Formats: sequence, C-alpha cells, structure tokens
Amino acid sequence: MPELPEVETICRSLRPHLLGRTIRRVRVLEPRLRVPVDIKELRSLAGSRVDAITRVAKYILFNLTGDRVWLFHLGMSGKLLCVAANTPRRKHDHIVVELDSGAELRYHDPRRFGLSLVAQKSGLHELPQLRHVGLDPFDPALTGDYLFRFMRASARRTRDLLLDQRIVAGLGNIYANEILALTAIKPTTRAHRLTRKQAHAIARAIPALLGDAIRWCGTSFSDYRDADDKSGEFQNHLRVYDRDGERCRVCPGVIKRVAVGNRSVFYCPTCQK
DNA sequence: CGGTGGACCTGCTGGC
DNA sequence: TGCCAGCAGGTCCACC
Repeated sequence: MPELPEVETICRSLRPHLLGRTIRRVRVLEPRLRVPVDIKELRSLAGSRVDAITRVAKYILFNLTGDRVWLFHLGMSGKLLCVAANTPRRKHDHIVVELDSGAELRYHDPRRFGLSLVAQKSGLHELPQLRHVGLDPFDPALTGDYLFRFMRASARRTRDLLLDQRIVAGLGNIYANEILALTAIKPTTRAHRLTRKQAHAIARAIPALLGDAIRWCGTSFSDYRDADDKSGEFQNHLRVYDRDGERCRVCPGVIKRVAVGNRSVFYCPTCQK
C-alpha cells in the first residue's frame, strides 16, 4: 500500500500521539506477519518511552529509551492507527500498544505482508531489511549521474529499475509510473536506452513529485490512512496511475494500462516515448 | 550474473 | 442475487 509519501505522512501524524509517551503494554494478537513477530521481544518494550519517530525508506522507526528501535514496514495493507482505548477492536488488528496517555496504537494489516521487529540502535543498518537500502529520494546525492550509472548497466524496464529499493528507496508502483509520466518516458523503455539527460530529468522529478505528494498527505485509493484515519488527497493529482481510459492531462491522448510483470504500468502513449 | 514471474495474504470489484 | 476471476500501494526467492 504505502510508498514513501504515505509512510512520511504516517510518521508525521504519529508524532503528536507518541513522542514522549511511555509504552504500558504491548499485546500481539496475530504474530504471523511477513516475518513472524517475536512476541516476547515486543512485550519487553513495556516501560520504554518513544523519543523519536523516523523513516528510513518505507520503514517506520520508533527510537526508544535504552538502545532499542522498534521498526515497522506496512507492506501493502498495513496501518498504524492511534485510537482511544475503548475503540472496538477490528478484525486484522494484530498488535495493540497501550500508552500512558490512555490511548492505543494499533497495527492493522489484512494481508499481513507487513513487518514489525525490534533492533539495537547500533546494529540497525546491519539488519537484512536495511542493509541494502539505496538513496533516499531527498538525498542530494541522488543526481542524474548517480542514476545514469545504474541505467546504462541495466536492460530492465525503467519502471522496474525505479522500483528497485537498492537504487532509490521509497518509490512504489504509483510514484514510479508518475515520475515517468512527468519526464515523458514510456515505463517499458529499457533503462540502458535512456540518455544522460533523461536520467537527470528523472533525478529532478523524484524529489519534486514526492514532495508534492507529501504536501497532499499521500495517495488514498481504498485503504491508505494516516494515524488519525485521515485520507490523503494526491489521488486527485495523479497524471496516469489508475487513470486508464481517461484523458491525458496535457494532450488529447487517452491513458493506457498494460500488465508488465505482475503489476500494471500506466502511461500516455502520445506523451511518453 | 541479471531479469522475470510467482508466492505470500485478504478483500474488493466487475463481469457473467 | 451469487459466484468467480482478476486485481491491489511490497518484498523476497526460485528459476532461466
């Protein structure tokens, strides 16, 4: 579900509820996530205080007192919701965190593709999940030259290269398609066919587009919500994603959808070559 | 080695 | 109305 703008929005909405709060109790109702949850380890977080909430790629990190970090990845359908303790539990609420404020944080995830684990702060970047993460989209080191080095060495379709978290960490299918619409590149063009100039255009488009998406609090189709259960608005500003059959926003063309791999690409056949 | 396709899950939608 | 196929924002792994 969530790509970087949604994860960033969720982090921002969590902070007012969690910063400075102490965890009273952690209850694991369903440990079978993508990686089985270590129930004992989560329970042992009782008594810890949340000192900071940060984001690495699409991972959400709670920095706790002591040397520990509580890490979440939301997969396709995960949500972190802050609710009053008397809010009825729902199906697929897998982890419940009781806070000293009286409120609760709940991890909800119908498809259970998400991840929740505890790490030592010092060993964070040795985690298998974080060891190979590429540049953050807002890192100034993300330049056209940086991208071009990967592109010229790869015969993959450009959309797939943008989804590779080892190169740029944070894009998913929506924003990969949108970036290619913004730069007038067809998503199925093989990466090594692109020019250095196009690589520079993509490098500029990535932070620009994601910045916009964050300002609109992310993209909500059906189920993405922030910690206050609020929807994003960026779905109203998408150029191509989920708009097949509709008019291109810049030319008279009609947006096309094609299954590539197991996921759809969307593009304007007139604008994107 | 790089690239592709399937697996992991549940829920929703659209076509018949 | 009901059923079933297909699809969904992510990641990982087996296979060629």
